[in-house]
Amino acid sequence: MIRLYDSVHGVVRDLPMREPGRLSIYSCGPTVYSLPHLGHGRQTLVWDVVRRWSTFRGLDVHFVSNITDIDDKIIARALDQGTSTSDVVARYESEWWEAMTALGAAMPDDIPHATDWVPQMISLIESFVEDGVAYQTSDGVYFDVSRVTDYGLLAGQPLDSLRAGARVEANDEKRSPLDFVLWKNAKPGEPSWPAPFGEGRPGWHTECVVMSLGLLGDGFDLHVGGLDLKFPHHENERAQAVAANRPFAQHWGHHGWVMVDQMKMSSSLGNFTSLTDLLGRTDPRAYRLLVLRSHYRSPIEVTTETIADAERALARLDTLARRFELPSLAGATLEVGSNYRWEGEALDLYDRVATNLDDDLNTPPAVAQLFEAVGLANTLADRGATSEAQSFAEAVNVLFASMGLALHASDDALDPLSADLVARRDAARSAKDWVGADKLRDELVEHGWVVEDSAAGTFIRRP
RNA sequence: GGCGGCGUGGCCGAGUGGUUAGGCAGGGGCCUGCAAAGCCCCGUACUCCGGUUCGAAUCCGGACGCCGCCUCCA
Repeated sequence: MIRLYDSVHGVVRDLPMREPGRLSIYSCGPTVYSLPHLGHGRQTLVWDVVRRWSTFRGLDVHFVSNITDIDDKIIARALDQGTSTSDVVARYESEWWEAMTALGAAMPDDIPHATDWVPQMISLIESFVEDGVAYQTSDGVYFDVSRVTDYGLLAGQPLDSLRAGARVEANDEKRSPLDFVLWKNAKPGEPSWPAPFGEGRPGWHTECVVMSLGLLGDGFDLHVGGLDLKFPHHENERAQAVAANRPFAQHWGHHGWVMVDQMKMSSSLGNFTSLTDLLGRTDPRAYRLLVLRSHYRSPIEVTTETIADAERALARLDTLARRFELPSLAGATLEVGSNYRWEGEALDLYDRVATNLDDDLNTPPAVAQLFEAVGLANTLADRGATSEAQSFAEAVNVLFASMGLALHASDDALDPLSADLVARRDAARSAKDWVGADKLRDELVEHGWVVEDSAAGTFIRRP
């Protein structure tokens, strides 16, 4: 049974399942107005791993993640760039999926776009207005948080306590500073939809509650996102569901930050590194490994050093893949554990990894177990226990794939020049012309190859 | 002010009342023509101060430091 920390109750508990064997997950997606940053990458990776592991364990996972394609920031960006909001959305949504695909994240089963759900949002808001849960001001429609008795559940604080800490806002038409906008009246020239309460656009909190319930239904299983979404975004989603008398997410999961110089990386601080940049200069799998090596709820520091560290660790795994000629798994494919024959030591390894991953996605010890297994496979092979070593290495490969990490045996194509250098080096070595062989090796290294000799001859690969 | 999290060896990062995390880097050795990769061996850490205990990095209390949420934010 897979257990996960529930942010509302503050305990690790069994993942709920409305229908046994089927797991529904909603992950708050991006507002597409700029390039994704490292934090977005972590979110995608963490929940991709949850999804993959659940699938590996035999669950039928329905994974939904939205695109917020209407928002103040998108409008501002369009004005800024002198283009339309649809151009901004098209560009940054495509950047988003390109980056997420590069990270090895499987595409969500459903990708709702906010602008496709406006009628449903309008009718929800309309019902709130009718019930007196929402009220109109000169700039839009607001939700009255005092109408939800347990408002503050996700924040872990009662309404009064939250109110005490709220900053003073310019808008004095709001009954409480905590009241949040459901519908924003459009200013001239802004994208808008007609509604009984005026031309305008939906508020962010309304988008997610409508799309999650719309696609996953009442009482869906798991709602996830970054810790900063816990309050107020998730609180406000939930408040609307409560006000609408609809059972909402049964379990909440929140992942930790990406830090920069010990400070939270965030759009508002401007201290973020774009994921697109990172992926352009490093192996995306190194970022996944870096994420897997720390617990998903802990903050992680992503620096040139920690990425380089992960790349070197990854090289050890790829070396295993080369040595045992392991197929490259994962990628877009979600592996299913029952498709593999688990027996003997491999089964034992699977059990140990599973025990950790089932326990609140405890990836660090799982990864540690797998690295130990790498060493064991190599040791066994060095001692001539080939078949034991092979099955162990294969188990390692499959278990990394269960977390979406694909091991790559080198399959670098040799250009004619390099192939010639290799042939000449083989000849020099068999003639015991060590000076000539060393010179040819230097040339290969200059061409960017790593050179490895074996009894079978010279083997080259990219670093 | 309210609520929450964190402080581990050179670095990253788990764990937990007594016995190896793991990776990276570093040192020694094996293998190799020399390398690379791999293998073997080595570092002996847990912010500080009290307390509980036969025994605490691990539990309790306190101090210090750092971070986050309460405002858009993964």
